[in-house]
Amino acid sequence: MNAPLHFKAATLHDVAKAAGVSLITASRALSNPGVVSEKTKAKVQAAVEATGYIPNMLAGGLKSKRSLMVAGIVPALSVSQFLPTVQSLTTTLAAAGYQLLLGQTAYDPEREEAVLNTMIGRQPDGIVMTGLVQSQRARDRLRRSGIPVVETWDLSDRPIDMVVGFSHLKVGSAVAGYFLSKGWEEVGVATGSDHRAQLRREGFVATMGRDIPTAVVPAPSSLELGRRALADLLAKAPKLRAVCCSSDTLAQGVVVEAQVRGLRVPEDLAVCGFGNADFGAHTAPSVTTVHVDGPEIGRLAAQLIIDRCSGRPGAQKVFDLGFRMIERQSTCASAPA
Amino acid sequence: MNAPLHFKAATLHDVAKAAGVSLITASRALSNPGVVSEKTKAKVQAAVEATGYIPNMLAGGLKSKRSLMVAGIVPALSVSQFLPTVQSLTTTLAAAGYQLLLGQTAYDPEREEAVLNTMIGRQPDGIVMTGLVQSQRARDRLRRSGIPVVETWDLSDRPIDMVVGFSHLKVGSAVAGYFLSKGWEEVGVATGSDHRAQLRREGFVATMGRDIPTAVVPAPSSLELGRRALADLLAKAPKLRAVCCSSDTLAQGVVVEAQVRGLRVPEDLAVCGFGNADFGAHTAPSVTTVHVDGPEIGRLAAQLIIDRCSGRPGAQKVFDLGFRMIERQSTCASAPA
DNA sequence: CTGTTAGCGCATTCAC
DNA sequence: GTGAATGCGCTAACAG
Repeated sequence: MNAPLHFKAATLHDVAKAAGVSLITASRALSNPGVVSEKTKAKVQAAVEATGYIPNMLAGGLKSKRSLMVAGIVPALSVSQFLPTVQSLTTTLAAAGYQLLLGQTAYDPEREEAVLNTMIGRQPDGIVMTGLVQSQRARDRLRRSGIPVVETWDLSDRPIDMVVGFSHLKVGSAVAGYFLSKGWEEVGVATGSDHRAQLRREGFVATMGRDIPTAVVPAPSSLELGRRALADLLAKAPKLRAVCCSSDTLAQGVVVEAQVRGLRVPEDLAVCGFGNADFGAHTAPSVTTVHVDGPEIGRLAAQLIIDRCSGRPGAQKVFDLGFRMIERQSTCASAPA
Repeated sequence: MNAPLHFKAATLHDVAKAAGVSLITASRALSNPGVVSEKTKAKVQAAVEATGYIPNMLAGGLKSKRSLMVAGIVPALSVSQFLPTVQSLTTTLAAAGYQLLLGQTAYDPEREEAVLNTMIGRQPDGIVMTGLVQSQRARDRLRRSGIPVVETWDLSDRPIDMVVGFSHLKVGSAVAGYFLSKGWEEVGVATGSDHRAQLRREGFVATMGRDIPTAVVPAPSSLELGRRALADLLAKAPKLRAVCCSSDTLAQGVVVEAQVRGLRVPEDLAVCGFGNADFGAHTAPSVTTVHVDGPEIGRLAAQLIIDRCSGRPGAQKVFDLGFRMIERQSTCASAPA
């Protein structure tokens, strides 16, 4: 005796009637089982099976003020750097009963503001941003909304609410320190146009202590853009000895272009990426990079929101997860693959 | 005169009061402006600004039965093959006022069923699956729910509702036809373990007309797995002349492993991928592949749901978007990059 | 342990 | 054009 083809979905009312209990008892049997007798619970369970009942979480959320949804906002899904973060964010949230509402900003502050407004209207229990929120109006509005917000992949003294990330300036500086230790003179930067990549470049240039030839390519980066960036850099600096790239994808493109031009990597040209993408350890040569724990960023962001929603305090607002350089063959012939 | 820090968000009731109109007039001024006088609209607009009102879409959806949310379900976000589809899906939906609820199944039919049940509870106006829904119970439940469902990246005579994709069997067959035309005798397959990749392998083997050495790697694929797959295949078939891969990522790994072993691609070993990933045209050698219009799949899926929600008929249920082979250097030394 | 009462914030009837 | 009632499906309060 199946439900009719889709006249109307069963409601909790139908379940209660079928089980011979009151509406609220049925509700409790499902969402707060500890407080209902075993016998009643069994009756309700049977009624749920019989009716094919699926709770309407929108209705529940309206009253309880908990939507069990979290908004996750990225520049674009194609920015593979953020994928492990979004993946672990989604997984961690799902394990706690939350679903992710996805938004894309296309690196555009206006779209960002629009997306955030739409999201707020859906009453998410939390918002996770990749990057810091650009628009001041959006920051104010978020702060006043009272919704827990986690900004990620960056740091700030004055986050909207919480922030989980690392210092891009320090990343750039660390790579520059590494380049200096190698004694490379003629160096260049291949970088995406986005804010965080530019910050890394600033850190790099500051530590190098002088102006550095730079090729800027539009975000998101790609292998093709990496190839173009190297062509661009070689035109500016024919004796180029080493390149600092704002992503492993870009670095891979630089390596390919170098090889096509007959340059040996790392003997003629050293290349460093960023992000520790999974492929970087397995290319030939393998690519030196800066490791950032993307999955942990997502997991922690999710946990912070889950904790906040559970009423736990959470004193700490700023979480610096740091980074570390991974030396591979693209800067050091004797490095392990 | 800002709203208090977050005592309570403004409701439509507050807006109506501030504007000196009734609740329903305020509602209409926002959601059905054509039917309200200009003067009233202006007053309501001003009140919206003053109160910082953001509509609660959960509440609206409860009554109107339209949540303006669409569930999008992928095996895992890290399967880069689906990214362009999810991206265009999200963008197309957003342009029509819909948001995407993201779910991940990890290629596990049980998780798939669980995810679908959760999603149905959120009353989405549509559900977009990558792949066909495996579990028969989930299929029945979805059909009865009356929610528009689009299965994608595959074809079926009996979709739950609608399907947008192409024939994986035919893809495999087309690649086999190409290999046969080249006269390659010793060929192998490197394939992911997922259902659709296996279908392509079946098509390939059927057209080759004999058993083919195969290396199966767990989905999702990676460059590293591609390298391992070639090692595996060469152990089975030392005279291997050509490899058919279930993704461009795998193909890239096969190329790298071949080069490391001193095999020239394509002279000693030809390699074909699948998916036309953006990097494949820019590696050295560039990678022959099968192009599938991922963004169009997402766009069409979104459009079908939007149309259905707007009450338009939509007679066609099955959309075969086809595919085409792109010959590049990894199978043909004289091919363009 | 169970039930009754009252809404959550909005949009769909109807009236005027 | 505008407004007053009613209820979407569910759960927080309180009662018993």
